[in-house]
Amino acid sequence: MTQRQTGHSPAPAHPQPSRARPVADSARSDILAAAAVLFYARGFTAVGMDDLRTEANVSLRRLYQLFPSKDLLIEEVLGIWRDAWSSGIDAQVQAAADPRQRLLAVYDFLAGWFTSEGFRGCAFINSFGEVGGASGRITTIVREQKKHFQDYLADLATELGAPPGLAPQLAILAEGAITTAAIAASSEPARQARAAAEVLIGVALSPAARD
Amino acid sequence: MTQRQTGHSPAPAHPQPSRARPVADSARSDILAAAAVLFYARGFTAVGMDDLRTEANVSLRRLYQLFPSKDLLIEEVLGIWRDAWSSGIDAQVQAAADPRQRLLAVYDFLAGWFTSEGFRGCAFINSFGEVGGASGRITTIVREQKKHFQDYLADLATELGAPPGLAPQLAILAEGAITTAAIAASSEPARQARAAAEVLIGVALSPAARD
DNA sequence: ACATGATGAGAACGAACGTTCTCGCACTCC
DNA sequence: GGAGTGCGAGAACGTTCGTTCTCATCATGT
Repeated sequence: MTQRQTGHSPAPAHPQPSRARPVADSARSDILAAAAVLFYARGFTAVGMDDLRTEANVSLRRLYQLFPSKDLLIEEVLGIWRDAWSSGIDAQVQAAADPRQRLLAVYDFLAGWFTSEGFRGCAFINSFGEVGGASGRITTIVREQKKHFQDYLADLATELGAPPGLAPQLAILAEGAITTAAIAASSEPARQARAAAEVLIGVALSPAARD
Repeated sequence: MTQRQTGHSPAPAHPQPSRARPVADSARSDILAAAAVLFYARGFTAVGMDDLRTEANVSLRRLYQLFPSKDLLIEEVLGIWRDAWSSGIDAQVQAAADPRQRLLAVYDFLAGWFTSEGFRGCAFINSFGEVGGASGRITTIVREQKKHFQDYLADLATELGAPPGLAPQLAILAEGAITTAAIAASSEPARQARAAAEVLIGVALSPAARD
């Protein structure tokens, strides 16, 4: 694609506000950013391509040029959500001092997320609920994301020297906290899940309680 | 512009003639049964009124006569799901011997549900994910249902003499198990959640023991 | 038996949506 | 300067879907 920079804008008669066009690539990220926000807030089907055009300030032509179909756009948005989740949680986890604190930092991250503006639960769970089995493509991506999270917790648990049964339980706690917080519109589940995680970790590390 | 179709004719103030015709009132339960199944399997938006007509073997006219709009039908289906959940879980819980076993029976119920044909996660969570904040009506019903489940667990926990902090943790475990099982298409989360619940219950009943 | 009113089958309507097309305009290259 | 190209704005198209309407049919009451 040819890049264009308007070196000198001769200030036309401008019947309409023909603003200086930004670099072509910014449209792509604008669209993705708008889609990530709108899809999360209202779901895939409730957001039309027209809404995205309006929110991202691009023409429909350009939108379809960059994303030939809504499905493709949805898939890219799922990737954005995955990256945002990974980097967000990892930042909080890596800031913790020891393996135990790193595991618990997961629930501290959740607590902050739950109180953030526009929190509406896990985007992947919502996506799964929305498309159900209609889109095997989306289902696969959601499944991979959850698998990735479980592996992530498993690594943290291994780092702590915990038996392999712990990580799935901690993952279940996290998932349950997310959906409970979303539906109840409360951040309390994060603290409750954290407290439960502390108990499970403590018991898992105590030799007497080994199974 | 006939706005009302419940014409109160002079004569026929009596119930439906259920003799010569194929039982007239069964249409209502047929529709609800079909809607409960189809909505759960594919979501609200993916199931059209035409699909319901076909599946329930009624005419469109009759369908709209019994349920003036899709939204009203959806609300009734949510009620059906609520009753099915309540009676299903309560049957398994009441079959247990003591309070502790009754709490754990919740996760046994989940294990059976997860392996049942067509399991696709919690219908309420899926509904919440699908309509998001679009329908405050549905959101309210989902919230009430989850609140009801938490209260149910709280009663069971009280019966056991456990501190009030236990029930929310057990609820989070159950919610997490449901979504994890749905996405991973596995019943393993039920057993993992049960094991975690056993630990949490044990610790909750011996407050001084741990830590 | 006829009028009445309810019913089933399905056409029709109106809105929404994903996608494509048209057109005029600005800019570039020869 | 003129042909070509990429773009924005938005109309247009085809489909889907919720909802209503038409019409022929049929059971029933008098």
